[in-house]
Amino acid sequence: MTIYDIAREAKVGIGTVSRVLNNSPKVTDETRDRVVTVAKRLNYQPHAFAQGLARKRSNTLCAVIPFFTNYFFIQVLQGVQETLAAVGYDLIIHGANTQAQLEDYLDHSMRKGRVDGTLLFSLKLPDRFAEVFIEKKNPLVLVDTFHPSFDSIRVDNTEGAKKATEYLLSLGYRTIGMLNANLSSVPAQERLSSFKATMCTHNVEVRDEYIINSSNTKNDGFSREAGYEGMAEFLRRGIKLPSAFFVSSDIQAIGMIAALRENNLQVPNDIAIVSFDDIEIAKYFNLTTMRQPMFDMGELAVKKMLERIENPSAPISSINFTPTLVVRSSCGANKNYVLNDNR
Amino acid sequence: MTIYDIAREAKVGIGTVSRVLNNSPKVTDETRDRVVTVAKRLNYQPHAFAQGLARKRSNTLCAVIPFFTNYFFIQVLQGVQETLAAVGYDLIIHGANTQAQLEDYLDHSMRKGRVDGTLLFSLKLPDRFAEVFIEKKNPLVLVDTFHPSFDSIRVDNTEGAKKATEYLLSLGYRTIGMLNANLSSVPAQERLSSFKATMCTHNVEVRDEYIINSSNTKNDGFSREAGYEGMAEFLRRGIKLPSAFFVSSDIQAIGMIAALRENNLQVPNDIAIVSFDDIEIAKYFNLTTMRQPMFDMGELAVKKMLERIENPSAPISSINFTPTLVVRSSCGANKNYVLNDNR
DNA sequence: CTGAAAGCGCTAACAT
DNA sequence: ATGTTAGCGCTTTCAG
Repeated sequence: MTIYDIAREAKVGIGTVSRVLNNSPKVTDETRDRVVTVAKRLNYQPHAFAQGLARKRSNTLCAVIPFFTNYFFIQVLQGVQETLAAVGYDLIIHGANTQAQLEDYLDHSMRKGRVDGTLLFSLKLPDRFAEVFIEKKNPLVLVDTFHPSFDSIRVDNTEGAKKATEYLLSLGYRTIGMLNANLSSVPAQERLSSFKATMCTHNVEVRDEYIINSSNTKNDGFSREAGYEGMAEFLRRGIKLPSAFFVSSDIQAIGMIAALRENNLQVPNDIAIVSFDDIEIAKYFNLTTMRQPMFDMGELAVKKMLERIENPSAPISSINFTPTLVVRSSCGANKNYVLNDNR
Repeated sequence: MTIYDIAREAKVGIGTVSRVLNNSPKVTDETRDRVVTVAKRLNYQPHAFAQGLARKRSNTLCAVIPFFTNYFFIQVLQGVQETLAAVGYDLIIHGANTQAQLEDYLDHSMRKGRVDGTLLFSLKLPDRFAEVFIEKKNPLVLVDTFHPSFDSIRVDNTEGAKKATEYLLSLGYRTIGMLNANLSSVPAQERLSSFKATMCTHNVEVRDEYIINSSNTKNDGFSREAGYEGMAEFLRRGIKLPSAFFVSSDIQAIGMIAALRENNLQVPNDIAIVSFDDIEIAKYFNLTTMRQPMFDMGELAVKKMLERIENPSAPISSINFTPTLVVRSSCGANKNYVLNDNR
């Protein structure tokens, strides 16, 4: 079934059919009706590629993400998907767990015309590709990563770590440690600096032996394994435990809790924890954490992209989300908070 | 940059360029080199839609899933994604949380030519669409759902529930309950019947008051909330607790554990649990569970689809996966199993 | 307001 | 082995 078929049946030209299908105003109601009726009867579906070729537009976006290795992305993707569905765009997903896979994808799969724009999540954009995107005028929006030449959506790690630390301080904790992800990751760096700075501002000593920088590199240290190993190793060293820990992600906190449990240590009785992200399962563990508005980030990323497509020469924007504190019971308060927390 | 540009530069016809780009054997090495060089210099990328239009093939598949509401799908999708990436296919993802959304998608978004095939997950295929797929010869593979006219990949719920029940029985438990999802869902029905049948086979009484069929309809009852509410309601009734429960999904077990904990009941000390799925977080809760080979299911679904595309007239196949028992500590054994279980 | 015709970029059949 | 040409199905001038 093509527009030729419906043109023949409706006794009009293909141009008219196309106009009707695209809601052009310059068609008589009478002709329009005739065409619409036939189209419906023939159960006509436009051919996406033919449209794309003629329109020079695909109505689809591509999301390149460290695929499913982290619950964080799943929730951001949810925001992306729903926003896109609402405007009738399709979503192509490409997994790239490492920088190498990213480059591989960028090298091979970036066929022209396939997508109207791409969303890059949490992966560093290599400079040589930045140039390609610019040169080919291929819209790119970065989420949880940054490059001066493109729009980006980020989380304010500094402010988030500050709030988390101050919350711990406000509860009276004074010996506070930090279980961090790999220092090679920018968010890990920012969260650590801010933690130290905040402690300093409040005249509380930061003790180096209480700073655990993960050596497990899975997911840049943002993994359950990294949290588990970090804490297990710490306990093995036999140092006296601080009274609280700021942990760089929920998933690490979950691993850390497992390590603590094996040593018969309880949260929050023996040690308080405030972590980062508020992934969906954080509530199952009653984690007090800094919530990142993941769904909203996905939604905003799409909106930014749509704007960028509309107006390629608009000034580049970089917007920051500030995490908010979600209090559950891992710091010793609101033990039953989770009960009503089914969002 | 089109093949015309590179044809001109290489002083050949566009046909030759196309041949080179498609690795046709009938081109002199000399000419081939010339074309390849120019293509590389011009950083040529084929236009996906033009190719698709001419080839009548998109090299992309669409996955329609109850989007991200269940960790189960995420893991299946991972298998889908990686398998597809390996063969150079693109993956379009469509979320359809309800049957209504499914129909909506099928009605509006199924533009012709867009995808070479679609993978439908866990959603019932309405008959009127079955006809459309058949009539349009649109390849369709069903995962975790069934229709006689299409290839499908399923899980053997009967065998899985049997194994789970027998495991409980082998441990010596005799008063065993089942916390089930909504009975409207087929997997829930199958798991319950098999549970009852197995109990019967072993001459152990099935007591109706120990069968909890979730009334919470989120995700057909396969949700944390359903598990939580089911158990909370059960405890409220003050019936003496059975010694063990077979739970129809991990996620429900997690909710159930939360409800138990609020009543100072421990797993496995006060009650043993064996559940179903082995989603990634199951290990965080030390759940003994029936593992569904989710990644493998995704992978197989893709392979089936690729075969179907190659050979549209092959006989329809329906293959079943049998879940395997993963022992952790929720039934009282192997308390530390999780330590080495970082898969 | 509508029909005819020229592309969009590529593949594949047809000549040579 | 290579060039030429006819589509693929749709949008969009350009005439009328």
